[in-house]
Amino acid sequence: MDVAVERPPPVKEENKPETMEDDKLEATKAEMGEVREENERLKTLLSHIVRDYQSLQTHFQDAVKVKHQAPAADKLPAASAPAPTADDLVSLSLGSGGYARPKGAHQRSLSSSSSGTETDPDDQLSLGLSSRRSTDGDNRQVARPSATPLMNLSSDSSADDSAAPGSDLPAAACPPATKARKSPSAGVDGADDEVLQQQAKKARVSVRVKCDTPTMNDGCQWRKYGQKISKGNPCPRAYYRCTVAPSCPVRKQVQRCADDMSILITTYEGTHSHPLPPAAAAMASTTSAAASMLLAGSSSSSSHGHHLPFASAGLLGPTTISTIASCPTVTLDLTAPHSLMQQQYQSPYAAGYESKALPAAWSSGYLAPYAGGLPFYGKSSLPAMGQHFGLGMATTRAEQLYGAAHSSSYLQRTSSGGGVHGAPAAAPAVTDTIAKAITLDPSFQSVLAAAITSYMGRGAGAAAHK
DNA sequence: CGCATTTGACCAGCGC
DNA sequence: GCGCTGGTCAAATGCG
Repeated sequence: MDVAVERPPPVKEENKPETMEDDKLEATKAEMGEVREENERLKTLLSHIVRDYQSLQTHFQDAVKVKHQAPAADKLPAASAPAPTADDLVSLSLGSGGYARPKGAHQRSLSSSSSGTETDPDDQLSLGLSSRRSTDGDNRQVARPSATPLMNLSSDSSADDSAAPGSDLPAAACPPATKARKSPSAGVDGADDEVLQQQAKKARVSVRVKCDTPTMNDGCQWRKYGQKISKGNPCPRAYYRCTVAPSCPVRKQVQRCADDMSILITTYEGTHSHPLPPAAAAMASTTSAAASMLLAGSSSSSSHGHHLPFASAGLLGPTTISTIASCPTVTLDLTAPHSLMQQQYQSPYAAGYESKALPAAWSSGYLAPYAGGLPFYGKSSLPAMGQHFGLGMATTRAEQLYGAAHSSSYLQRTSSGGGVHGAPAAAPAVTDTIAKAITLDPSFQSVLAAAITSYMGRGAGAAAHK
């Protein structure tokens, strides 16, 4: 979309400013007309996608039902309460969705999102889960620099970023690693604890997302139980526990990147011991796919990153995965263009904390190309839309585009999350931009398709697990 | 009044 | 062995 950036057509006489201006104006008008047309096309496309999504959602929920019917019935009425409705979104909420909202808002949420910032249906955008690719020719024009989402599977062992949202890390983390600590009578079943600990250390999945809200909406309900300032990062790390089921061992850590406050790092650990709401399940499956990949493919890996099969295939964008010792961590980096992936996995994650090394890699590697010349980060328009955008890469792109268009600078927010209000009014242009961002990106749809596939495939595996 | 969040203290693991 | 750091607990506080 290079609106109005093209030079005016060569003018014979250099001393004809008026002619030049007219030409420029004409060009701009023409350009606007094209853009408008494109917007229309995209709107149509988006509606198609929404339709497809709804149909897919139906299938998805059927699958979920099949899988969880029995346990769901008796296990958590509240959690599964959010009976799938049209509004019940399969939100892969890696975007800026967790738009902080005054606590009261949770009443309308799927069930009773307690934490207020976590489950907020109103903030969710229904994503087109269509696996159909956008074949619209014009799509390429926009923001193509590198449209594939970056899926970075790296492994900073100690970093704060692992996410196993649930459900599925195969051998993963069922019991939180720290549990062992609680058993003073370690002698009795010390061996068990050891095993548990090892399992717990198996895999974590972290998701890096551009998100200016305190947390991102992943469809689950969480309760904050702690907060810590970690070394090297001025931003506190928050600890959350899954509250969907009382006994659910899943935890997550949320922290902002030190160098780029707009990047939210969410680390999931553990396996949900309960059926997940569709939204959470989708999220879980996405990350679990990565985790599975990690566990399946990195058994022999060292501390160096390597590409995952699906990464090289372009399914989820360039992907690297690396494991460190006992604590492999999968990092889904949905914040940056993939084309620079390689730079990322070169980054010295091994240091263990991402506060320095990682952001450095990002800022130099990823953001630069995008941000070049643009305001670093346009104020997220998504919350303003009252919708939740999945898979931050879309968000990111939209933000970038929006930022480009509006030149609004990113308002730095602290992790306390107070200042998320005051989002700009949603401009139609933003909608279009976002629609474009989605439809443009084949990988986006691939990711969603992979998530669903993974989830469904897991159904059998999970059953076998028990 | 109940629930969620905050925050200081405690504990365990790890590196030196 | 000691100190540092990360992770969790639980009392205090705030909010609806």
